[in-house]
Amino acid sequence: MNESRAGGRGGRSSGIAGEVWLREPRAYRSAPPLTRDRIVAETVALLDEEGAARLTMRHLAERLGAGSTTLYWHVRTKDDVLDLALDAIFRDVPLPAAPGHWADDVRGLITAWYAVMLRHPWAPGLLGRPMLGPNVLARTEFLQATLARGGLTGVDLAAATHGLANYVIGSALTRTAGGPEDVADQHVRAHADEYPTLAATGHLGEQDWNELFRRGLDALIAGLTGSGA
Amino acid sequence: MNESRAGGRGGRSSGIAGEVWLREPRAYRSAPPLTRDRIVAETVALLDEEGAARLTMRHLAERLGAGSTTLYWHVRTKDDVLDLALDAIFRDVPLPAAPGHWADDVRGLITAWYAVMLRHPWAPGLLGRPMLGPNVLARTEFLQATLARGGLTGVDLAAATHGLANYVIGSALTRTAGGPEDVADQHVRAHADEYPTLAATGHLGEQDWNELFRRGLDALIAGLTGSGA
DNA sequence: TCGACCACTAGACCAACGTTCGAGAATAGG
DNA sequence: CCTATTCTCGAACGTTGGTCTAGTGGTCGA
Repeated sequence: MNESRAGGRGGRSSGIAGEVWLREPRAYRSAPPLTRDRIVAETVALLDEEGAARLTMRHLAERLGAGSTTLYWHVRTKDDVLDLALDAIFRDVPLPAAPGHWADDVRGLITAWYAVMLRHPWAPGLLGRPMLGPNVLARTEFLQATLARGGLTGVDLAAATHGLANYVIGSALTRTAGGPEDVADQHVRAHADEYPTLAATGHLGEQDWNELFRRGLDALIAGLTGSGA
Repeated sequence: MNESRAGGRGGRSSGIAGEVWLREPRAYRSAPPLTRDRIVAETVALLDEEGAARLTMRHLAERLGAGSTTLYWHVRTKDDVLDLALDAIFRDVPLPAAPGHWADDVRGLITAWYAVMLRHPWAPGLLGRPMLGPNVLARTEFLQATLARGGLTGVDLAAATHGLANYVIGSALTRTAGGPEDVADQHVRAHADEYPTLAATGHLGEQDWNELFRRGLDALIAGLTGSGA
């Protein structure tokens, strides 16, 4: 504040034209100032790159070039950050602008939903809290509307919506649980005498998992919409 | 063991007969000594009564009448405690001694599985880690064996096992997520203009939820085992 | 031109947590 | 009676989420 007239002689800054150039146009320590959007984007990036365990408010702030306390001006708690990040990734689940056959739209939505969670393996583990974000809700609304378009109403409709949503969530959760290499595999095979049937199932590759997911999904859609019975 | 000869005369402690009575028979600060089983049982009780947020090693130790650090002799980390507690509750899912019709057995197992998780609402939120406990594995083995008994093999069998397991997990998770009162309900209804289809679904009671769960389950079983197509 | 206010930031600080360390008591074996 | 092992615990460390205090520069109305 004092700098502006430090070298000045007469009026205000008019005398010393160069003064402006000595000052940074905006003294932000890095990039643009903090916004909720930047925080959310950086949170997702951090979780993707370093995993959920490394998400601390300090570390997140550091990546944003800000002090840790600054975050609390934009966000109330760490849980807020988690909720925002979780909802944000579902923007990547496309809502078809031109709806096709309702069954195809349902299948496409659920599959994309599944894919997004596999792309962000930290997401399913955060599912213990209510999902009330606008992105999630919009997709759920689309799902239910599409099922209604298929002719479902009342309890049938509710059962289909929840059944499908629960199925994706469970599938993504069990898929991302456990380490990168399948520890479960080895463990089961090591106790093959106690779990003969489980051990008999060979090792599953990524391709296989997707196939299993697809089969369950088809079975659910068929059974819930009556198109298969 | 020493008490049996305390009153005796010969032997060693004969001289000071009363000495035994001055000493506690066993100087445990409370109840029997710590065992892994006691820890697990108390953990489940704590989680049931006070919720996951109040599970700290100190608090758990306090309830056990032990020092907090003592726990670490019986258990390596807090995650160990969580894993043990999670697996322990699945002992309550009965494995029928005399198997009936395979489809009934499957339905019964999954339903009991679901019920147990609702009885311990903290459980689904802990599902982000691999479930390799003996109780869970035994039930999964039984599930797959029963499906095999129904005639399924190969990919069909794997798809059915995982599909059903994922469905229960997802259903329990979404059911226990969110507060005691349905905050989601109010939220959706407050934005009824954006989520018309969702808002149109009235409030669901516990009865309704179970009905929805049953419908999805039946649809899955029918679709996955081919008994409905 | 001034001063009140708003948006935004940093540093020191707090209580609570999971976990480690090392010293010690209790018990079992010889 | 001694010794090794099993078990227990208080003290303390480092880290975490979160708050308090004290500012910064810019904007706007008077």
